[in-house]
Amino acid sequence: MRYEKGHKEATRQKIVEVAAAEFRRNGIEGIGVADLMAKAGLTHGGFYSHFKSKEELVRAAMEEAAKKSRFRKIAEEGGSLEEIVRTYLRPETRDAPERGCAIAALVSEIGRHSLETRKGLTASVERLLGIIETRLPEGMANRRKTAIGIFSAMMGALQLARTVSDKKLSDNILEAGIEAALNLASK
Amino acid sequence: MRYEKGHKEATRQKIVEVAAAEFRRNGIEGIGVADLMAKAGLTHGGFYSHFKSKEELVRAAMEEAAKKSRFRKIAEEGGSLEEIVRTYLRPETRDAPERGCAIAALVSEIGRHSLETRKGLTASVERLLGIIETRLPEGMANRRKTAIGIFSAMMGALQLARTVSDKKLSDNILEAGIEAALNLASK
DNA sequence: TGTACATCAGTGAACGCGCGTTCACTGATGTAC
DNA sequence: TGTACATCAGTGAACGCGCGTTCACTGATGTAC
Repeated sequence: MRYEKGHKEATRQKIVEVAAAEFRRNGIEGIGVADLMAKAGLTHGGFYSHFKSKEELVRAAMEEAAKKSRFRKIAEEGGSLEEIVRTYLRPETRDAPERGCAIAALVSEIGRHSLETRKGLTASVERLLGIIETRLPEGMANRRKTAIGIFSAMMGALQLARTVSDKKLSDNILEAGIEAALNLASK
Repeated sequence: MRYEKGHKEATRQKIVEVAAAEFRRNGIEGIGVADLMAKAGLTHGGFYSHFKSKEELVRAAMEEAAKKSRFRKIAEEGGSLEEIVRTYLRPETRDAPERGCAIAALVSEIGRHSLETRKGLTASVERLLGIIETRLPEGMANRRKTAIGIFSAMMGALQLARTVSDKKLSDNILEAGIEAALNLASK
């Protein structure tokens, strides 16, 4: 074989990583297969020996983003809910969607995709809810419900902060999102 | 003139109304100018005598959605915050995005549009924040900040409920969103 | 009152373009003999 | 050890299609004379 063992797998991984970033930055419809391949250092023709469709890449990219998410990383390192919330709603996260939460970036668009793709996103949501839930006070009445409220506020605030045209309002939204999330957690 | 006075204005209005619904249902990229015109009972060629671009229609449709929003209607009728929140997060609202909040439906996509279009969305956000703010207890320390947190939670929950593939989880998200919003309001 | 012309909202063919996808091909290297 | 062939990741031209936009045209009716 003219490529070392594992070469194809490494190429596929590279494509998935590029896609995970580009989809979050530009939206799924906002970046084409040819551009994705070019950013991975390839030409577009080979794409279909790795994936049976762009949609399949979307699912792989969602998984990749979930696996590499800072959310998950902080959780694995035993970080507190406050750390998670503050990282999620930092200006740096707002300004670099390609490295931020894939759910926040793609939830609307994926709402119009196939059931299978929506299942992928749902799995990510469940995972995040679990992480939040375990960080809530043990005595709390309905931790799952609270976790959902917290994540909704975080995600909503991140999206609003990204789109609003007024810088000051955007900063205020980040702060308000942090406060709301922590508020709900300590109810 | 072969059309009665005001005919062109009425046609334009019809196009804007169709667009306001279709953009919310399918996303802006998800519905083309020709399909929009067909749904308004016209052919696509006349589009550019009403709007200078699809982008201009996007702005008009955002305004239209804001003007006709149930949110605003409830507010004008003196409805309480609880009424607003419960209407916003009803299953019927989740299942009919074409009549629901345009901000929730389009915030991500508009984040990648021109500054002018983002300004239009920002104006809608400011309006909704004002409505929420005036319904918060007078003694509350930072009403605007609280209003932002409430709206973030509402919007985030609506989007999640729309995309998640599990019906039960979706219903739970709506409930959790309501609870979180009301919780923040009474802090 | 009747006729020629002006108006202009709407029509539909056509434009260039980018998209997702297909496919015959390339060429470097491993394997068979 | 040397040569012919098989393998297969990646290439790039080509496909049909739908998009936003342009434009010459239509045809119903108002206006001028």
